[in-house]
Amino acid sequence: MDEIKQRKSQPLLKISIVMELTGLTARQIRYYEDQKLINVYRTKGKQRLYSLNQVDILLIIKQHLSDGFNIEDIRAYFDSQKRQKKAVNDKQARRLLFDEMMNNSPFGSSNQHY
DNA sequence: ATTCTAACA
DNA sequence: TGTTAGCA
Repeated sequence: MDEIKQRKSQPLLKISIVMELTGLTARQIRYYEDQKLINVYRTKGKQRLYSLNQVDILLIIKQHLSDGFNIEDIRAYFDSQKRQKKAVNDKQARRLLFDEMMNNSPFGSSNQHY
């Protein structure tokens, strides 16, 4: 994973900041966590810390709810989205393996140091 | 001062 | 979902 994705998924923001960023109440933010829409990092003192990616997710949840969807709908939506990403990753993995077998990997075969 | 859990006039 | 009590 590249540095940018790593940083965007870094748990840094306490709930008060997330409240301002999303316009949601602390009650709502914790409730969506309870409903398994997000899994939140906890410090040793049990304090919640959110990543920038999770702020995005919360904004999406907020929008979908205002669009008339319920918690179950959104959970199913995220699940299917997760499946699709996994399918894409598997497809890319198969292609990478295939390329290597055909001695055609993106790393090239002409400059191998052995 | 801020966050957390649990519970409900 | 709001709100509040009692704790960390």
